[in-house]
Amino acid sequence: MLDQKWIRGDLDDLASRLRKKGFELDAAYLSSAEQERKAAQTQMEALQSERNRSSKAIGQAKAKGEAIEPLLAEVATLGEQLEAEKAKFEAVASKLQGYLQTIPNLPDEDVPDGTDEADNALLRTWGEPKAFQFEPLDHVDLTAAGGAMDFDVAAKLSQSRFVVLRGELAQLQRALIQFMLDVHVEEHGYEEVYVPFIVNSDSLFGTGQLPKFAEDQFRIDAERELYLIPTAEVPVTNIYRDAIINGGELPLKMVCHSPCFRSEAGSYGRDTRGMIRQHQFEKVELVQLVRPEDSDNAHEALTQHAEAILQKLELPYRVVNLCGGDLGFSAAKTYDLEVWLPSQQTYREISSCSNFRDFQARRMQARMRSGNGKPELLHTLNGSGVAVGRALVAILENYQEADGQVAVPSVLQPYLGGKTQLLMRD
RNA sequence: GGAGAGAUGGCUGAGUGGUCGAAAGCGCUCCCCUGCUAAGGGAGUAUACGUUGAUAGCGUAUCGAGGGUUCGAAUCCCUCUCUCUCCGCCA
Repeated sequence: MLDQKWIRGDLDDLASRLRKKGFELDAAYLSSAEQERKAAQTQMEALQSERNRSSKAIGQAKAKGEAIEPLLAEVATLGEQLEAEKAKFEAVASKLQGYLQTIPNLPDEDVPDGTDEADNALLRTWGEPKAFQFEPLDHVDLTAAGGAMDFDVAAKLSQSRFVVLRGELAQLQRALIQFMLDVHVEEHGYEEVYVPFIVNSDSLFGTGQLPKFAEDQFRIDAERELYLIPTAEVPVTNIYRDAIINGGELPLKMVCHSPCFRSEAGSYGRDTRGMIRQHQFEKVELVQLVRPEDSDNAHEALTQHAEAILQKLELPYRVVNLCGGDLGFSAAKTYDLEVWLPSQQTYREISSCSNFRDFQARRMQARMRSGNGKPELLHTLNGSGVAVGRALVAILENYQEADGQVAVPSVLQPYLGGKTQLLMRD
């Protein structure tokens, strides 16, 4: 959520900054609703003040043994008036609040203009796509013969967009998770955390998935408003919802492996083949809570931490600075890491590293106290470090050999009992 | 699943209808005192919103959440959530 002071400031400036993100601010509505709110609140509070004064007088009169009937008569109609004003205020305030909650975060100055991924700015490329002496298969064809990646059985068990992994592929996925966690804990100084995979609506509101993106979530209990997590970002960041952290304890750096559940509403035709876009996938997530002045540096560092994983796996990738139109709702700035997929002859997203500044912190009231000062909102950041399912796909496709075997990246070999090759077919 | 207890400020913990935003202690901040030992004394110490030039004043709200009774609710009533204890069950 944006600072409410913004809506009392220069609305034109605010509107033009939001336009970069493809959001059309209804400035006229905002300013009239804000005026209404102010008037209603002032009137309501004046009546409350009057009531408090009268009640106090009645109390004092009673204590002295004086008659209170005349005083009671004075306030006879006050209750009704107050109730009416209160109702008016609450109606106006909740309407205004509802609108404010749908306004996205402001993009940073250095976010490129643009409407979609074609306008993202390339920052750097790492590694060279491998030149194959044969026609490389995609991960589906590569694993088809051995049956280690089974979409049909998964559809029988559940529905489409799920997968069953067997044998060495299941082990490879587990190895990847273990490897990523170890690197972030041991080399990058993150604290490993384990969290609930089912969260309440307050948590989803805190990180910005609700109320606007309810259709993307798997709600598993309507009555209690419980949801499967779309990413570990939600439970991990919300650990500090409604908390005031001692400034000396920042930065907080946490890493968490979790399954992620996404309904993928509105993406029916996209990436229907293979493991690229699933309803359930594994991810290792990096989350940082930092002092506001540190968030720019933290964003660069966190991105480097995600990049380190791809570098150690020796997977070619590039880094792009998302343009305004491609930025997520809560993000002020996002770097995507895109890994090379030989079968598609293109780079595909494998990690998204974002600085949310105080946007999420305001929604969840995550604050810090430095010295004797007042509590102030901290900054939150997160990034995939990295998406496990897509990393698995990238390894299969980039490490495949002419005979249908897949070489094991050397950093993963210790996690696979020293194995150097995976046999994809018998 | 059964029975019971509870939820108050950074923490501990009083407060059962009226000058209560809330005693006291701890912690923290500032000041003072004291050359003799982790001492003593004083002052201050919640958050949000509104008003304002103002982190000054003033107003409003907040004692788990929501609703109700009342001129007036931390205190009474209802619903919900969570925590704890005992029993049962169970990875």
